[in-house]
Amino acid sequence: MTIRTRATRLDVARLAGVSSAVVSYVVNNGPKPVAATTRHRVLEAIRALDYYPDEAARRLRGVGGSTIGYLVPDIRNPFFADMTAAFNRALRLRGYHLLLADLGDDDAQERSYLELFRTKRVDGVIAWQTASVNDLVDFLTSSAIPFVLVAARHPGASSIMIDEEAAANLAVGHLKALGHRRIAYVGPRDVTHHPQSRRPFVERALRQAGLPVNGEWFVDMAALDDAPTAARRLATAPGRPTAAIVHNDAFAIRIVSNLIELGSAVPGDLSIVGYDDLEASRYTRVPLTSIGYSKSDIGRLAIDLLLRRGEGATTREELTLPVALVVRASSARAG
Amino acid sequence: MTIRTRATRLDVARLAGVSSAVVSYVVNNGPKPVAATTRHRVLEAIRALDYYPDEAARRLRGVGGSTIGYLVPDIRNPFFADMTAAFNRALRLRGYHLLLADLGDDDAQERSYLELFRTKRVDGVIAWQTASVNDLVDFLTSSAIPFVLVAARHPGASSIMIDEEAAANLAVGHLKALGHRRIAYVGPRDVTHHPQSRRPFVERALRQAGLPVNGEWFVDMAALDDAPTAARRLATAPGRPTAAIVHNDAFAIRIVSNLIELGSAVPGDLSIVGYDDLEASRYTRVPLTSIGYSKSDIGRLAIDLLLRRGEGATTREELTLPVALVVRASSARAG
DNA sequence: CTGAAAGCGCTAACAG
DNA sequence: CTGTTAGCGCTTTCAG
Repeated sequence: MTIRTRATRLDVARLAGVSSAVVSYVVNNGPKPVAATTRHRVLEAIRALDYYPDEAARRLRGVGGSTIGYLVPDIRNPFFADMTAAFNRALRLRGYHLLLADLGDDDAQERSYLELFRTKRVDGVIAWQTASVNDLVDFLTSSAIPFVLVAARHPGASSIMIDEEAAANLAVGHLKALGHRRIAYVGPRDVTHHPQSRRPFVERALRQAGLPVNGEWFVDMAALDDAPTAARRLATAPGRPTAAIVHNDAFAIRIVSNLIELGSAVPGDLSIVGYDDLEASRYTRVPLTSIGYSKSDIGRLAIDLLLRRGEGATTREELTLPVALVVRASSARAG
Repeated sequence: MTIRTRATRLDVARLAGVSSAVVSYVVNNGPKPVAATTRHRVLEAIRALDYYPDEAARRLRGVGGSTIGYLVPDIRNPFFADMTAAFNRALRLRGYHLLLADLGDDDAQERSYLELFRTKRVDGVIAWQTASVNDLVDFLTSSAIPFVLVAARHPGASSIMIDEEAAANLAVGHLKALGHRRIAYVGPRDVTHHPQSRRPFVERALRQAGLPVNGEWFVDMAALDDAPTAARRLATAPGRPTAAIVHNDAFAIRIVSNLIELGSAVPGDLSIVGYDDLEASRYTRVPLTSIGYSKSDIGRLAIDLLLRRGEGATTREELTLPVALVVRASSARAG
């Protein structure tokens, strides 16, 4: 446990009695072969001096690094936390690491994070849908940084997202099978400002199922703090919907909590279906029925997509992931 | 949105009709002054070429970087997610960024992450209590990387943690005031393997309060998955404790959920007090009474501690943060 | 106030 | 198989 001053590749070369190039060949397994005995001596010297290469110098020489910029709306949101872990795991397996860019729900930071990615010369970027996808796509494209968009589509980007159509059909189908006819939606209403809105999919699914589509049953909720208002709207909606599909579980947890405070029973008065099948959704007041999908698959596939782009693949790819319904206590027979 | 090849500081110099040194002076505001008109020309050129400095080259020259390694046991745990956000915010304000090292509950990864920090030449490390603190402290010390330990103490490290003694007294005092006399503890029992165990503090607090200390009321729980067993033990403990102090809210949420499934009422049969005052603890089946403290203060203070060390301060510092009790539905009058 | 030039640690020709 | 060497882009003396 002594503090020594860092050894450089030259120190190793001297100790091993070889040139600095050979050390390089050994460390990188190439590009030239090294005699077994020499290699051994070098390895010894490395151990003896506790030598490790300097990434900065390497990068300067043009060798690709190993870090991926990760732009996430809010890591405190359990959904993003889960997904971050999945991405991290997938990346690690391939020798990469995450530089964390947590917006903390403050979209204004986005630009400065992108600039950070650029100066740091990250090898790629994974980005969630944020306020200004267009700026993001432009910036990364013009900076020639490979990237993939998660849970969003954009004509200029590779992306990955769940099968929204199937998800909406699943949710609607489940509720219909339970005898519900008046089904509400709680989530971002305005599709232009919230491209991630699930409203269009839910609407279409309702139509296809032959169920009524009522504008007053589309309750706007764009942030967690909207929950009290949204819950009130939902509970007092004209025509009394008996079920609601909520944009995600994080929202749903808050909605349920607020409904109960307002005296509405879940699922007694209102059945609820969320999205994302959060770990946390099992331990809430009323465990949530939810649209689930494999988070680790998203992680794995997104990374592959990204690294493929990093290797110079120019084709844009759009991946769609299958979903499944996880039934728990928040949805029950109508009536 | 065109893909141009990166401009170097020399391109800027040429376009501005100055030497590369001057560009450097402008970009870094020093170390030499630059005439206003020259500076203006340089700035123009930078804009025109969309120039940005290369961090790798800079680091190679010995200029400090701006990234901090962050070793966290499991980012999916809402507590760590909250704290990560707090650290990130505090760091950003000071121009630093987090390189995420999420163990994902797999301690075996620790060493390789530490090595990563070293090759990447991070400017500091923030580390939570993990399996092998000693190795961690040795490694970072001998690599001359400044670091601070969070929620742990070690003779060779600067550290920050909450006032465990006050916390235990608060929890015990609250329950005692509600008329509870038989108080259990759920958490890691074995202090050697789990240095973060709160058991000793709870034990001492019970003694000081003149309440009984019963070995059978100390229920072992070291991971989330232990919850079912721990809940059963707690519900069937001899002498029927009427309240329990649980190691943290994440555990407490699971314990409450399991107790209810077992037919025990919370707080009817058992009052529960947790630690950490998670956001999530407000929306669980029974909102939790919990020991709270300022997560942003921890973030801020830890960073200051770290940067002070980075500046060559050699004094080890141990910070202790105040706590407060947040009373919610999970604790009620005994009886 | 501005410029020339050395060199950070490393890789990869190129030449033995 | 091994060695020599030219830079990667930047900061910073040292001279003007």
